[in-house]
Amino acid sequence: MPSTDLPAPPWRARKKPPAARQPLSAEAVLSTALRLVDRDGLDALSMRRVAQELGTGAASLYAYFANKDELLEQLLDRVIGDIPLPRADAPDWRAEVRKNCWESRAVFLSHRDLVRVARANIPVGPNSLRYTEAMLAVLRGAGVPDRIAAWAIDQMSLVIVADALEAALHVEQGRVTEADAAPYFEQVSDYLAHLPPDEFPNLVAMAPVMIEGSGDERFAFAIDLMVDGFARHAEAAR
Amino acid sequence: MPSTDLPAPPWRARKKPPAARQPLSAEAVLSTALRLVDRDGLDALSMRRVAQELGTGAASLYAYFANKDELLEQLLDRVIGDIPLPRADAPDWRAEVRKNCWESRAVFLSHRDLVRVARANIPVGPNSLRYTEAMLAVLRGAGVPDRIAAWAIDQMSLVIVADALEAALHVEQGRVTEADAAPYFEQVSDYLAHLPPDEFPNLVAMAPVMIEGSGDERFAFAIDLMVDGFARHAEAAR
DNA sequence: TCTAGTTACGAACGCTGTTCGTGTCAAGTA
DNA sequence: TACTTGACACGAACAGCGTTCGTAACTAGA
Repeated sequence: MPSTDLPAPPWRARKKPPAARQPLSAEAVLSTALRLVDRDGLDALSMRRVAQELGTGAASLYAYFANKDELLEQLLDRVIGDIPLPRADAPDWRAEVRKNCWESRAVFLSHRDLVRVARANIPVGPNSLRYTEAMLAVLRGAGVPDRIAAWAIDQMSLVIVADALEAALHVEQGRVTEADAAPYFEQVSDYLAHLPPDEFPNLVAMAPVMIEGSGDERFAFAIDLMVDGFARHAEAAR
Repeated sequence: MPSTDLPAPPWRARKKPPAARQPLSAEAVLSTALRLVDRDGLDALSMRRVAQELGTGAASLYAYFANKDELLEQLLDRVIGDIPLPRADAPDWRAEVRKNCWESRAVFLSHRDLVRVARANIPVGPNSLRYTEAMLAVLRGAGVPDRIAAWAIDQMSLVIVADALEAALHVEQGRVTEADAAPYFEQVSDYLAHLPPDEFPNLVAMAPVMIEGSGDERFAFAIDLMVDGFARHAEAAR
C-alpha cells in the first residue's frame, strides 16, 4: 500500500484528524471491510458488521470516516492501488494500454462486486491519481492530443468498470464461470428465438448470435475499438 | 363524482375513511413511482412513499410487483419506451445512430437519476426489445457484421447510461447546469495544478485540460469514437 | 342470505446509516 | 501522588427501509 500523504482535496470537509488509540485505525477498518467484501459481497457490508468484526460498535467507525460513502471511496482507491501502472517507455504503446486495461479488469474482478461503488466521478484518491498520471504519460508520449488523452482515460475507465460490473452481476446470481452462465445465456437465446418473427425479425434471426462471444471476447472488442480510435487521433495530430 | 361524499357523522364513523379508492393497478403504481422519481429523485423512492401517494399501505404494492427491484425494472422499461426508435431507412446510417444516441441520453436525463437502476444486464422488457430490434435493423442494413452489431449495441447502451449517470450524479450534488458545475471543476483543476510536480508532471501540466470540454463535447467524442469504429468494421466486411 | 375466494393493508420483523450522551482512560498539571 | 482535562470509544436510540403475515373488507356465486 503506497501511503504518500497527498494533500486532501480541499472541497471535502474533514472533520477530525484520525488520531488513533491502540486497537482501532482507519487502516484496520479498511482491511476488515475489504475482507468482508471479498468474503460476503458488497451488500453484506454494513457499518455494524465491520465494527463487529473489529470487536467494537458501529459508532466507533465514525471517528475515522465521515460516513459509509467515504469508507467505500477509500476502499475503492485502495484496490485501485493494486493495478500495475502502465509504462510510458513500452515499445508498443497500444499493446501497453490494452494490457493495462486487462490488468485493471482483473483487479476489479478479484474483489467480488466492490466495483459497484465506482461512481462516474472524477476520482481523486491518491492511487487513482497515480494511475491517471501514468496513463497520461503513455498517451501523451504516443502523440495523443492532450484533450483526447484526458477523455480517453475517462472512456477506458468507464468501459473497464462497466465490464467488471456486468461480471459481478453474474457472480451475484451464482453464474461464476462461463460454464455456469451458459444455461442462462441459452435461455435468453431461446426466448429471443421465439419472439413474434414479424415484429422482431432481426432479434429472432440473430438469437444465437446475440449471446455469442465470451466475456473476454466482448471486452477485447470494446478495448480494441477504443485504443484504435485513440491511435487514429494520434496520427491525425502528427 | 356524486355529491354524497360528505364527511361521515363521527358518531357512526367507521374505521375506514371514505378515501376515494381508485382501483389499484400496476399502471397506477408505475405512474406514481415515476412522478415521485421525477420530483424527489431515486433515493426518495420507497415502497412506503409510493403507497402513501396512492392512499394505501406498502403491503398493497406487493400484489402487483414481487419486490422493489421488479418495480424499478418495469419503471426503467417504461422510460425506455420514450426513446424514439432509429429508422433503418435513413439515408446516412451513421448520422441516424448518432442522433439516436443523443435522444436516448436526453430521455434518461429527463428523469433525474432513474438511470441508476440500469444495471449491466441483458434487458428483456418489451420496450428494450423493440429498441434493440430497431437498432439491429439499422446496423445490419449498414453492413455491420452480425456479431459486431450485437456487441455494438451493448457498447452504445453502456456509454449512454454511463454518461447519463455522471450527469445525474452532478445534479444530485446541486450542480444542475454547466454554469453550476463550473466552480466545482475549477476547484478540481486547481487541486491538480498544485500536486507535487515531480510526482505528477502530466497531471499538473494538464490541470486546465483535464476539465476541458462540456458534457456534450465529451459525449460526442465517445459516440463518434464508437460509431466510426463500427463503420470500419462494416467496410472491412464489405 | 350465506359462503368462498380474492384483494387490501395495519402491524410487526429485522435490518440499515447515523447521532447523542455517557463511559473510559491517557496525559498534563499542581 | 492526586486531581483535572480532554479526546477517543461505544451502547442505546432514532428514523427509516424492504418485506411478510394474519386478518379485515369486499365481490361473486350458490
